[in-house]
Amino acid sequence: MNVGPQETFRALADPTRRSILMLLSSQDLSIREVAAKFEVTRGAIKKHLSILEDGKLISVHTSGRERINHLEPNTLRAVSDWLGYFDKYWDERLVGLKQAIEKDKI
Amino acid sequence: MNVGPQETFRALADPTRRSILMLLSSQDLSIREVAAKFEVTRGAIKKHLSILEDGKLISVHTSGRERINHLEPNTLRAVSDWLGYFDKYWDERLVGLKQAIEKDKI
DNA sequence: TTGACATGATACCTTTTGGTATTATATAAA
DNA sequence: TTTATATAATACCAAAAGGTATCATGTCAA
Repeated sequence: MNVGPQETFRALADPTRRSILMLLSSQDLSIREVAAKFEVTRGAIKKHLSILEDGKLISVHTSGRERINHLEPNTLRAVSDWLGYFDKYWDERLVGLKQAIEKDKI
Repeated sequence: MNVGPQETFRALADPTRRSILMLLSSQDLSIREVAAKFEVTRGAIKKHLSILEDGKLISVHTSGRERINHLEPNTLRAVSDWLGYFDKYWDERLVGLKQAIEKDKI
């Protein structure tokens, strides 16, 4: 059970899991389909997906014999909120630059 | 050596290390001063500080026999940038609305 | 100088993590 | 109904993580 940001931070600590999130950002995928993109076994991928689910970074629904993994991007907001605590300490020159860039994007 | 965001994500995965970052946001502290705030031994805190340094989340300078730990908040920008990749997927209600609008060519 | 103090560096221990291999079960397809 | 497929579940392994205890070294202070 996820009772806070700990499981989310923990889930993000592994590079394979971060790659899986990138993969799932473009489309939902079954365990088999995710595993096909990596060198490790399906069992290892299954464990990674379970950890991502614990961290509420993905959700799962079954479709027949398949288990479809779906990105839950809103959970990353918890991480963003945590980072927000430090916003005020960021280099003000860089903050200014970022704001200028964002202003030009619009 | 830190060659990417991996060491930073790894450093953030531990709750004690995240607490240390919070502590250091208000003031620079020696190892002894940081250790005084936690239940674990100074040795354990020293290891955490080394991992935070590997992740470039803190910097260190020696002052006499003390080792002063200083927050490097700009490194959190790497994490923020990574999160930025998923910005466009946030709040699926808005994504759905956007797609509906585009479909109707409004 | 001498003693206390702050840290560095190890050695060691236990638990967690990331991984494989194997077996079992449920579903799809011929 | 058989057979192949997709996943679940488990046992097991090596390495990493988090922790303690201990000793060495450098620095401050009386």
